[in-house]
Amino acid sequence: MPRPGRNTYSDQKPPYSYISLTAMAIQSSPEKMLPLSDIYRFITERFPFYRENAPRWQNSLRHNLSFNDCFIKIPRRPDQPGKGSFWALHPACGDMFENGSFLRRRKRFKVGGAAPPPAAPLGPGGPPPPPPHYLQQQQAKLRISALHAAAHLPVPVPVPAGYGLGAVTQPSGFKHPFAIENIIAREYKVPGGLAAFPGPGYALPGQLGPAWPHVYAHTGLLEPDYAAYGAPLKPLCAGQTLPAVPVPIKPAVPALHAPHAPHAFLAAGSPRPRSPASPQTGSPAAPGEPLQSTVPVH
DNA sequence: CATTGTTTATTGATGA
DNA sequence: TCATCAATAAACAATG
Repeated sequence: MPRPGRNTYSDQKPPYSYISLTAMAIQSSPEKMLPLSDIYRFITERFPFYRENAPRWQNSLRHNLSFNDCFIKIPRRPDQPGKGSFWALHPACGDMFENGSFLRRRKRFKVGGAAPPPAAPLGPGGPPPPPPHYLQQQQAKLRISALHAAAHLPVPVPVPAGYGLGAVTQPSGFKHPFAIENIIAREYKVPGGLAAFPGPGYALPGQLGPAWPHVYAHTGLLEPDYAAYGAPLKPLCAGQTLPAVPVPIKPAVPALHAPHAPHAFLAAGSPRPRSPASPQTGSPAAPGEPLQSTVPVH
């Protein structure tokens, strides 16, 4: 309809949710992790649409980072000064968008899916004291595992089930669903094919494009034409190495149930929403989740 | 003080 | 129609 011409995204909102945009940015970085500011930059450089109303969408994006378990925070190391942490994709976040639509996931990714932690009862009288050095040790391993996962390598280290990250270990040749290879390889199963993309502006060459043209552009897999989607990239986070340790956003996730259940929290029959769903479901807080106040005042 | 991060609430869209 | 997901707003804490 509006026929955007070459400037495809200039006036239209890209067919990606903040989650996919963020995942895109993270995946595009060599280290598979980015500070918030670089995520902003990635998006604004590629999608002119987001060069406006920055406070608005950035607030939304930060909300998504915190709210969604598919993003994990990775603290900076002392030798990497700066504000804020790095953000990475939870290695087990799976094919969040395997339905082909980057606007709406099949299901929200949640860590600690199935069982609430009866094993770790909040002691009568004391909140669970987080063991500091234990964390450091485990995080060292988790870092390795996360990095391996992020690098599409099998994880050689037996990772304890703590934080659920243990379950990320992919036995053979795990490729992160957001990896470029994956996006390319996977047959894009969108009902209706390209029709799912609004307007000719989103037309993409052959079967390559439908997923993330901008990422492709970055990798040089696409024609330079696609520079039209955004400005040329410059290396984000150049020269970063092993920033730090993956840290679950919600440390409230207690030691998991079955140490041998690789998919325990991945596909566990019950998605166990952190609180059955979003607040609007009106469901009371999940057990163990401190709710600010049970006063349903409205 | 600005940025970053967390949380709650509301609303609209979408899928089953 | 209902349940869930996503976008948005807003308040607030933490941090450099």
